[in-house]
Amino acid sequence: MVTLKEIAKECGVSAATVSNILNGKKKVSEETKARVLEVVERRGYKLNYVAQGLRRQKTQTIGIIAEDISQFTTPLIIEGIMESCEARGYRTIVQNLRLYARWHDAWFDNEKMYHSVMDPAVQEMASIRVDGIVYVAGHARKIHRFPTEYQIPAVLAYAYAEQKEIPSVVIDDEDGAREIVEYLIRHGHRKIGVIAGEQENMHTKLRILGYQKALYDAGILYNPGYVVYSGWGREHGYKGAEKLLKQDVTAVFCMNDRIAGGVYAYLYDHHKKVGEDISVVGFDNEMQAEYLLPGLTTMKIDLVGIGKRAVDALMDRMEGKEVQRKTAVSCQLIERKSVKEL
Amino acid sequence: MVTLKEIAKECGVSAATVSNILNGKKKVSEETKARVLEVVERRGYKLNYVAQGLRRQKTQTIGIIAEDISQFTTPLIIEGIMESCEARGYRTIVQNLRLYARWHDAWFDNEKMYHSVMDPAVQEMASIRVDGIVYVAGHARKIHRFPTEYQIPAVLAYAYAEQKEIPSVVIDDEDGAREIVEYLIRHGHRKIGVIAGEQENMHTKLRILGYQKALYDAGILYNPGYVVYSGWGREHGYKGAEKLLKQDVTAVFCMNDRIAGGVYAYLYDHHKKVGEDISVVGFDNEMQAEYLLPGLTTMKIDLVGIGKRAVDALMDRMEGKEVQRKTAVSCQLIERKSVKEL
DNA sequence: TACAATTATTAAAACGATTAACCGAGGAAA
DNA sequence: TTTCCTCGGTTAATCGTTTTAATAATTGTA
Repeated sequence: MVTLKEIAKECGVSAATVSNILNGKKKVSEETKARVLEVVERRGYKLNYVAQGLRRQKTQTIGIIAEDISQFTTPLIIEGIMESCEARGYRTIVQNLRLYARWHDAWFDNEKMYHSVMDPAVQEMASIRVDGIVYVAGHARKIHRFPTEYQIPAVLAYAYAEQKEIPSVVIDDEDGAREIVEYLIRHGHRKIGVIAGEQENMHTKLRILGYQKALYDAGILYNPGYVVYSGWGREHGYKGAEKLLKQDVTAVFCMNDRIAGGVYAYLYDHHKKVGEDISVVGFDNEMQAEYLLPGLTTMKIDLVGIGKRAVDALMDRMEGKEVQRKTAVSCQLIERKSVKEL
Repeated sequence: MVTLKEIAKECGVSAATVSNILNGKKKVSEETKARVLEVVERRGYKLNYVAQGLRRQKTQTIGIIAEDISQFTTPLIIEGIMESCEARGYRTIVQNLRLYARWHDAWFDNEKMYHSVMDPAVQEMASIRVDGIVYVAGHARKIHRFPTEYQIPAVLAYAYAEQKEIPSVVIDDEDGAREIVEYLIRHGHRKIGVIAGEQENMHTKLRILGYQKALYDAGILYNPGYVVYSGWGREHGYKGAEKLLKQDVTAVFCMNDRIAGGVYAYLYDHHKKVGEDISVVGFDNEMQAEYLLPGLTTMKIDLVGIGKRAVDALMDRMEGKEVQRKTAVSCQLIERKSVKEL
């Protein structure tokens, strides 16, 4: 591969001049400039980022650490991050934690395991000398923390931060839940069940809050018996439906689309019709929401937007600006056919 | 950040010695070794990959260029690539083409657009001085090519290569199709319709071949009227079902799960029951296959395996070994409830 | 005319690791 | 004794850029 020095020699100028031309830093006569650029083009010179990074002590690179790249939220968040970085002239590099964490789901809660999973990833980023890190969470953890001892500016995407010093960008769980429950209420439902994630989970807590708010605003009494806490999987939806439908609810608010899928399955097995015998709504607008029959009404979360906002926050942080501790991006209702007008 | 030189000074040895210890290249007395390692640990020294990469003229990095990171096949293939690279001591960096290509779906077929999309991505990789590239395709293109003028060893994952000089790792489309059609035949079906992707598409062609093979082996005559070519989307499944069910087929082989989802929707709208009135199978084992009701019997494709094999091929290529032009990884039948035993 | 200011260019020193070449001491073999 | 090897290091060059300070060359000003 041709180097800057070779270009310089061929043009009969110094390397410094070529560098100056390419970076547009200093005044260079139009004449030399044209000559050099012609040679650069002809020889197909490609800047060596490695050398540049070493000299500049800045790699123009943002590290993305993803808890699990194959979780449905992750690729779109990463896409947002990449798009935003690209626009700002930053490169990105991504690390997938799942490689380390796959075998022990408890890795996060055990101090030792946590470090054995997280440290290599962050060290790798440190060795590459990234300028900042975006940590992209999955949905399993209750709340997130991130090592601060590496001195690298970091932000959390799709995660609630335990530490005050780390900004995080999340979806507006509370407001999204409020909106979709209001939708149910507008359609005449007053006995609204909920199948929720784990009780301690931050998403769960906030969505319950939104649910309560919607009920309160409509003057409906909150009935704890209508709320079943379980988990985020399809199987939780199935079991939850079993419990909930012993009662007289007319609609079920599922905290994600997997849970909703489980509810559909339960109703299918018991020969009841979604959208007629009972109404169901979900959250996330995951792929299957469209495929379920009838189509599932749900809240779409703006994952690309989360990625972009995370980069905004990170850049502010890198420039030493004051950054909001928490940024919430809003959701959007996707109406399909799973809710009956009463 | 502490450098190797500083470590050396603190230990009273030369930088070379520290480097030798860290790389285990030369004999060093146990005593000095222990002393140095202690300091390295205590000061938290982190190797600077940038400097190392410059000096070694090798970055130990594999570039991943993904056509579309948010397509369902991509993250798992990337996961496989990363896992395999990690095991071999390589880092990875990923570029998402969709950033450039989003606005023009025809980018691939127009020479000028093709270069305006592909070249920046490959140049970026060249500037980072990656040691090799894995190109991860989506499912839209008929067949793939990849720029060879950069002299960087490359392999294609999930894509059929137009050029002989680029090895590619694909799923065993033909055999997978054969297997699932045989499954239908084993369940007593003889009038089997097909809803296929675009006719020119390589996946389509091979899956049709597998379909024909299965019929042939069972002594069933191939009926061109049972095959409808359209596209890979849900809407194509819906329309395809409309056409196909005017005929007397008892089962439909959908070339992916989205198409199958469309067929489910059509049947739902017309009050027919999948798995009773008509049998349906899919391909890919995408998320919704599990969520459809009744569960969709389909072929699971080993995406992680494709990623791993791609790295195998790339490494062979990088070492100058002879590499098979095409590697096919096999599929696995996932049986659910969408097929009726006749 | 002399001096200052401006402009265009360059030499050389980084950046932080690796590595080829070298070196001195001690021991073994010839 | 001389020669040769091995051990445990060191020196210095090098990778490809960027950047600082210096140097010419030219123009402007008093």
